[in-house]
Amino acid sequence: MSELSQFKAEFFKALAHPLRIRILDELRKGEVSVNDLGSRLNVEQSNLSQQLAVLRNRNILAARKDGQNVYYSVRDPQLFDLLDVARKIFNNHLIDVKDLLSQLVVARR
Amino acid sequence: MSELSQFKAEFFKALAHPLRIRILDELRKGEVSVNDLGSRLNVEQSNLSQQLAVLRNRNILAARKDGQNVYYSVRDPQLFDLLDVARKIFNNHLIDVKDLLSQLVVARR
DNA sequence: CCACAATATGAGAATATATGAATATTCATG
DNA sequence: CATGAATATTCATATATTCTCATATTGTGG
Repeated sequence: MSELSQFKAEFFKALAHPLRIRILDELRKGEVSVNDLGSRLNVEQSNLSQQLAVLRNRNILAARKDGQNVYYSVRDPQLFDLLDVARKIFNNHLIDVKDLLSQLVVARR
Repeated sequence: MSELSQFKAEFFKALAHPLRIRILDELRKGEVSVNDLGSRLNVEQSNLSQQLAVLRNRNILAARKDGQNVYYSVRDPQLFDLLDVARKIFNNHLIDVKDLLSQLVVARR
């Protein structure tokens, strides 16, 4: 089915942004307020708010309002598994690149 | 580190496209030629070639040339684990949405 | 060498995304 | 209720992606 791949792509698109990745990494420890996030990540307030909205709209984050604060958390902890697998793949890549570089160095002698 | 999140985002960006997802799903069975992919996925040749290039440039796919054919394969099988985890998360989402919908239906009575 | 098949690349229009600045909304408190 | 803090939204602009059409490249067989 082609719609499914469309949905999957949307999901990955939500993750395809440096700030959004950093947000998710911060949320590994649990719920965090927007304010906290802002000071930890040191980004423009509106930018943060918009990237949070992207993740919220894709149902990746849950928002809980308490007073004037809004606390965000990751809906499905399996997301962290996903990020971990991604990290592994990523590390393999880096090793590949290192191998490639050392081969180049050898070849140049 | 902020560069790492940049790299991760690039990685997810590579996956954030319906056709590229379909390509990867086709490659679960193993190496496939561009020609085969084209007929299986039923897309424009140049479009396919460009999306293959995206995955190749991100080191996600390997290309092997044999005669006039080029055979593509997934470099790291862990990528399929990643797609599987994504599918699980995705299914949970759908359940969430279903729950939400049924609640709305109940609430409307 | 020619013609053809398989694949890649480039240019350009259409669309989408990112981001900062300004503004709006919501809530708590004096 | 006026003010201020926390968050969201809107808007304009810059940049990036996608896709199609045209063209290039590379290998094969006659």
